[in-house]
Parts: sequence; C-alpha cells; structure tokens
Amino acid sequence: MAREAGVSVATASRALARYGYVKEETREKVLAAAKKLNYQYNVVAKNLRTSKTTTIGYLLPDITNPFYSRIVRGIQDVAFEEEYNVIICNNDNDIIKTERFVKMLLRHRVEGIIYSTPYNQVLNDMCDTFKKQEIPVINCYGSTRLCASDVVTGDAEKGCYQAARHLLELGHRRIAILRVKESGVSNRRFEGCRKALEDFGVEIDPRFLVDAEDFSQESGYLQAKILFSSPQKPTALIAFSEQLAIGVLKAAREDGIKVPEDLSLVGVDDIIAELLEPPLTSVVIPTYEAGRAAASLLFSRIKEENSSPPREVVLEEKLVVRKSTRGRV
Amino acid sequence: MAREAGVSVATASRALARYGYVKEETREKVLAAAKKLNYQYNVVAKNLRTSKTTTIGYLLPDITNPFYSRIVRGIQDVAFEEEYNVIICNNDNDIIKTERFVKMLLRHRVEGIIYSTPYNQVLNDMCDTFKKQEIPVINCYGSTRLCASDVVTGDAEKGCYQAARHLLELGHRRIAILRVKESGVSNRRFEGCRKALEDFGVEIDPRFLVDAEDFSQESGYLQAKILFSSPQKPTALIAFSEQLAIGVLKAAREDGIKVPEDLSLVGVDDIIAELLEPPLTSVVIPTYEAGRAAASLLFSRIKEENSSPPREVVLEEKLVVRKSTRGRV
DNA sequence: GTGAAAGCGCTAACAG
DNA sequence: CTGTTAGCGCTTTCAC
Repeated sequence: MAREAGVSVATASRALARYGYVKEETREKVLAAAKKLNYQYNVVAKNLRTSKTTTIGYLLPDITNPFYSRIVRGIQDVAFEEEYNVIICNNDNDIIKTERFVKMLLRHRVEGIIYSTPYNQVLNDMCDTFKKQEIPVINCYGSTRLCASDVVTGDAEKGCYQAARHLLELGHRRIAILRVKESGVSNRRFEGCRKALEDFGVEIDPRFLVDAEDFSQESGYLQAKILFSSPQKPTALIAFSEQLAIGVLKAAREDGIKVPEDLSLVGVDDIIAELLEPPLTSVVIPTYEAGRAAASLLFSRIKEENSSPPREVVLEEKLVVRKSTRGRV
Repeated sequence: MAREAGVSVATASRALARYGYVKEETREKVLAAAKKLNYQYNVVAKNLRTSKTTTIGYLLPDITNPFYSRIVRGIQDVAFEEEYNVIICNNDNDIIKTERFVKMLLRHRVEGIIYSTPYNQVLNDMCDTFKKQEIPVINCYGSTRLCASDVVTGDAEKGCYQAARHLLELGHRRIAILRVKESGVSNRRFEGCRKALEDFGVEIDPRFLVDAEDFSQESGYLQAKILFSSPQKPTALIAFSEQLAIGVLKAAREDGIKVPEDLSLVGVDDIIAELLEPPLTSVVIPTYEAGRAAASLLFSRIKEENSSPPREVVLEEKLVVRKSTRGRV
C-alpha cells in the first residue's frame, strides 16, 4: 500500500490516523500517496487488530413497524456520528430467530446491544452471557424483566395522566379505558389515568374498564363493539395504543357513533394519528429520541472503564390535542 | 482456543467449518472442546483472512418512511438467510451524507450495494468507483440514471392502467390525474393512465392534468385546492402517491367534496390506505418483495464469477379496490 | 487425516 | 519523529 510513498507502514498508519508524532512533511507525503493509489483504509483489519469491532446490535420485533423504525433511526444517527455500525435483528418475537441472532451477534463481537423486545427465555440467557462478557445491554422500551445495564423508557404515567385530565377538563365523567392484559406499559398508563380521575374526584366505573388481549387494531375493534352494544355508553375513551384507537374508530363508524360528537377518543403512540379522520388526539411517544438516548447510553458505557451503576432515562410523553376530543355539551 | 482440545488450529478450523477431511472422532473432540470453552467463532478474523466481508450496504433516503422500511425488511430477511450483514445508510437525499456513507462502505469493504435513492452526482461517481472495483450495485426503486448492475422496479404502467380502467368502468369520464414533475415513475404511471383512457376512447382534458412539485401531502393538498376551486370539477382523481392522495382527501373535506360520493379517489403506495377514511382504493407496490428481489439479485451477482448482462426484475403492481371509489350515478 | 507455517492489513510497543 | 517487529484469529497451501 502507501509504503510505496517512501515510509514505513507504521508511519503511514500514524499519518492516516493522525495520532503520535509525524512530521507535517512526511504526513503530506503519505496522504499524497494514499490519494494517488486510491487507498482505502481497511476497517476489518483494524477491527481484528484492536479487537474493537465498532459494531453494536439492535434487537427488535420488526422494523416495518413505524414505532420501531423511528427508534432504529435514532440509534443509527448517533451510531453514524460515532462511526459505529449497527446490526439490525428483526426477531418477530420468535424464540428461534432470537437465538440465531444472538449467536450471530456474538460471532460478530458486537461491543454492545440495544433491545426493544418483550421478554423471552432466550433473551434472558443472552443477557447473562453478555453480562459475563461485560458487553453492555440497553433496554429501550423493551422488557424490564431482563437485566439490562441501562434503560430508556417513557413517562407513561404522565402522558396518560394528561390524556385523562384533558378529558376531565372537557367535562367528561364517563370515561372508558381500553387497557391491555399483562402489559407493564399498559399498567403504568392506567396508573396515570387512575391518578387523574382521583384528582378530579371521579370514581372509575368498572364497566368502562376494558382489557384487550393485545395492542392490535382487531382487539380494539372487538372490545369497542362489545362496549358500544351495552346500554351504558361512555362519552370518552382512552385507548392505550394507536392501533387500538383505530379499531375503536372503525367500530364507532359502524355503530353510528360519531367521533368526537358522541365520543371523545384519545390514543397513544402518534404514528399516523394526524392522518386519521378525525385527526386523533393522542399521547406522543418520542421514539426517535428514545433511540438516540439508548445509543448514547450504550456508547458512554462502551467508552467508560469502570462500570457505573445502572442508569435510567425517562422521556417525557406529551398529549397532542387534535380533533377527536371535544367538550361535553 | 480449542487447540486445547489436543489438535492443531488447522484441524479445529476444518472441524468447525466442516470442510476438508476430518476424522469423525477428532471432529467430535473439537466440538466438545469448543462447547466446553464456550468458544465463539470470530467472524472478523475470518473476514480479514478471506477478504470476504459478508457485508452489503443499502442506501436509502430514510428508514422512517414505511415505503423504505419494508424494502429494508426484505433485504434483511434474505441477507440473514445468506448470513450477510447489511449496513443501512439513511442519506436523507443529502449529498454530504451520501458522500460520507459511500466512503464508509468502501472502508468496510462491502461486497455489494443496493440503493433506493434519487439521482445525485456523488452517487453517480460512487457507481463508477464500485464498478471499477467490481462491486455489484443494484437499483431497487431508485434512480435509473445510475449505472446499476441490475434493477428491480414495479410495473408502474400496469398498476395505473388498472386504476384508470377501474374508474372508467365505473363510468367516470372526467378523471383528473395528479402527477409529479420530473419524475420517472410518475411518467410511467401516467403512461398507464393514458393507455387506459385511450382504450376507452376518452380524451384527456388538459385542465384535469395536474403536476405537483413532489409526492408529498402538502403538494397534494395544494393542487387539490386549486383544482376544486375551478368551475370544471372532475368526478374522479388518481394521485400518484399515497401522501398526495391524503392531501387531496384533506382538501376535499375542507371544500365539502364527499369521497366517494362526489369524487372517486385512487392512490398509489398502499401504506396506510386501509386505515384512511374512507379506506382508499389504491395501487399496491410490493415493497417487501422488492427488497427481497434486490437482495437476491445482489447475492447471485456476488456469487457468480462471470459478469452476466444486466438483469431487470419487474414486480407486478396491483389495484386494491376499497371504499374511495364508486360508480357514477 | 493432520500439522506447520504463512499471511490477510492493521496497530502498538519498543528501539533508535 | 520514524522504522522494526509481533500478532489480532482465522484459512489455506503444502508437507508429512
């Protein structure tokens, strides 16, 4: 390579990487030769030599889901600044795939991992393995049951507190809450709603407390159908995901319930909320920032020697008021 | 490493990689030792030694855009099967970023590139560089002005031919077409519409031929507003992207034009079409399959020695009829 | 069948 | 300030 420039490999290396002492003159000579030969620095060789791969892994369910693709973008942006590479692993919440990915990441000697996936046994073992090898693991809106080094989440309680308060301030008292069974986030969101209702001295009507199977549109539709067919109808509804809210919207349309005239509706996630009809009032989760935060945490851990205690970044979740909510007349 | 298992590195390598001749007995010994020591195969070392990086690059505008995130997923899925790694490069259509990414990909010695970006000068130079180094470049729904090895596109003409025919069969004759200036895809889509109209012996009314600045919602809204304010109104409209269609939908709502009663609307892309109100009749672009196809082309090029002539994969684009179109009464 | 040895392209002591 | 040298962990001839 550029040793054809009249110097040794070592000097060339120093000149290119601009470390150590190199006379300006020889430095220029090296640079000139590099350009002339169209030299391309070989990252692979450097990786092997330094046993730093400048690569991290990201485990997620599916990048096709906009919630995650925004996190990905956040991670990628800071990784790019740090000249790191990120290996994206879509596990589709599948154990087999997860296992294959984890092995792959190990073989690739990633320096750190971020995950946004729900709990599973393989992941749990993975965390142990990584911890043993002192590879930092960051939880970004993923399962809290795994032993991550650091975690970034949203202030789910606050966001939903705001959502509930918004409805209460509009005069609503019969507020239905569409939660999700066995979900940590759902529980925290509910806690926010509960507090708001308490602060306003409003009792929760158990008939308006609905538990869906999951966060999907279908579940939302199903539960809304049931709810709307009962004699006692709510005047407002908070759904704990955007998909759930869309399901509710569909059911409402079918049953001739007008939003917001007959029912004020609030969602969570804010992916396409603005494009819906009516534009959906909803709690926005700062996913892009979450990705950035997770990556920042990871890199700071990769850089520091001493293992500091676990940190937690809690991102603010805010309510955005659009046209799906209005005052009780 | 596992040479603690009593054999030489060479034998261990052979045993692990299952090539060459290795006695079954020693092979088992190696495997056992590997398991015992929790041996992890080092991909980086292998990459350096074989100067094959099992890594490809993907250049796209922004992964946050669902159109691209689906292509990404397609690419990743086949890359994973091939045990390849993909470096995702969000260039935001920015020249500076593109340049940095290209250099990075070169330093990482990627074995191939896929791009889905519009034309720019840096990209053009990049293609030359890669071609010189015999690194295959695949165009997946990106600019055709670059000298890619192979290309995957959609049969834009056919999809839009179907769209126009659908409207014509419903009895529409005053059909507006919302195109995009200086866009190759837009031109091809228009060609499809034109043919359908011709086949039905319908003249194109130049007043209903609208050229937007780009594929964005804002542009759609803007042009629709202008169109709706003119005395001559169309009874149907084809918008060449989903975002454009959403813009039209917003404008229609504001101007009291009911879809589909007063205006039948067709979009292209089919990302959230189903979730809109009314659910949008639209041409679906098989983005996930496009990603898979692009990756398959790339890998077949990486594998084969002789450089075969450029290939082109044309994916079928189909119309999905929903509720935003109806017959002329 | 298996081992010895070279070398992928780089960095990091260590000498000079 | 610069050159020599060793070696990261693997694959791959070439001997034995």
